[in-house]
Amino acid sequence: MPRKLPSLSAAKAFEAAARLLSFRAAAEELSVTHSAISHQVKSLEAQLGVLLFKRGPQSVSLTEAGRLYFPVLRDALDRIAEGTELVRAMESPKELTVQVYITMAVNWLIPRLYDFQQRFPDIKVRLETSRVSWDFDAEHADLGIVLQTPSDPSVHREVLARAAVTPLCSPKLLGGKNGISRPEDLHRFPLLKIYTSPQDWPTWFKKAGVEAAVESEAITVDSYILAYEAAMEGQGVAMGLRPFAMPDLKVERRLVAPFGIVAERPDSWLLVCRPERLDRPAVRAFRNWLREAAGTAPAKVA
DNA sequence: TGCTACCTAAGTGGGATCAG
DNA sequence: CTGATCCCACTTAGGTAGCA
Repeated sequence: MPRKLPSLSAAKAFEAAARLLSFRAAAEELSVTHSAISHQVKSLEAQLGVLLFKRGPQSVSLTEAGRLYFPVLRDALDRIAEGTELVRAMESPKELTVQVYITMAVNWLIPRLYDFQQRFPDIKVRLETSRVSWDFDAEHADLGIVLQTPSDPSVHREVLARAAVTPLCSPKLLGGKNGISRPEDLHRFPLLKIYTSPQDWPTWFKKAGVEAAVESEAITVDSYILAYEAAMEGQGVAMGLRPFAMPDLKVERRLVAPFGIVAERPDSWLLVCRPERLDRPAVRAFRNWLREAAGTAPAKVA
């Protein structure tokens, strides 16, 4: 016997309107006009032969039938969404879109990606980068490595490492009468600041037990990688971001870390991912590889 | 803020036709 | 006879405008 089901459009319209208790808000969420929501709800009520909403002059509320029907449809739509995501994941199990900061990509991820490709040659990695902070695009990307807590609470997060900073400069600036040998000496050099991380220098000076440098003397750039480039040219002292955004100082001889003083930042490097994608083979492979390469045990953030 | 009338565009289904 | 294709009428979804 065939199932007697409402149309998916009507179910979506009713679920959104019931959840938001507003036809207009539901219309905005579903990218249609409020008229379309009204049509859909009305057709659903006609099909059921019962009113689902009490229409007031300025608002709507659920009838008893509406209150009964709402959780049923909500759960059903959730299950459809989960199932759809599973099938979609099966369709392209070998592709992986990863979002990371450009400094992390250049200094840490790209030098190690060869190892991942050697181990998983059939997984195609698409790397997307950003110079400054961004909201992880959970719809578009499979995985992300971010410094801040992502705004979307439905995203799975796990800590890779606590972020920390330490100064980096050209070896040309070291030693001698006018060179850098103590933390106080930094006050005589331009300090390269990242405008999204203004607390790096004050945090580090506090850790070093030295009065912070005058702000007006700082040069500001929009990414750590630009600061490193400027520091290599001897144009100032950059703040190195550990652990994933640091240049390899054994290879990159144009930069040195003059002090062993490392100051922890309040944030951490997080691996973020939509929960329903965690079981995708490519996501699982990349996540395990990343944790191994980062040398961390999984630690989920609540 | 929601309802209704009216309109348009896109989708659907059934019949006609044709080729293998 | 069967399957593919085309055409056309009908249905459906959603938009605009006006109203309560």
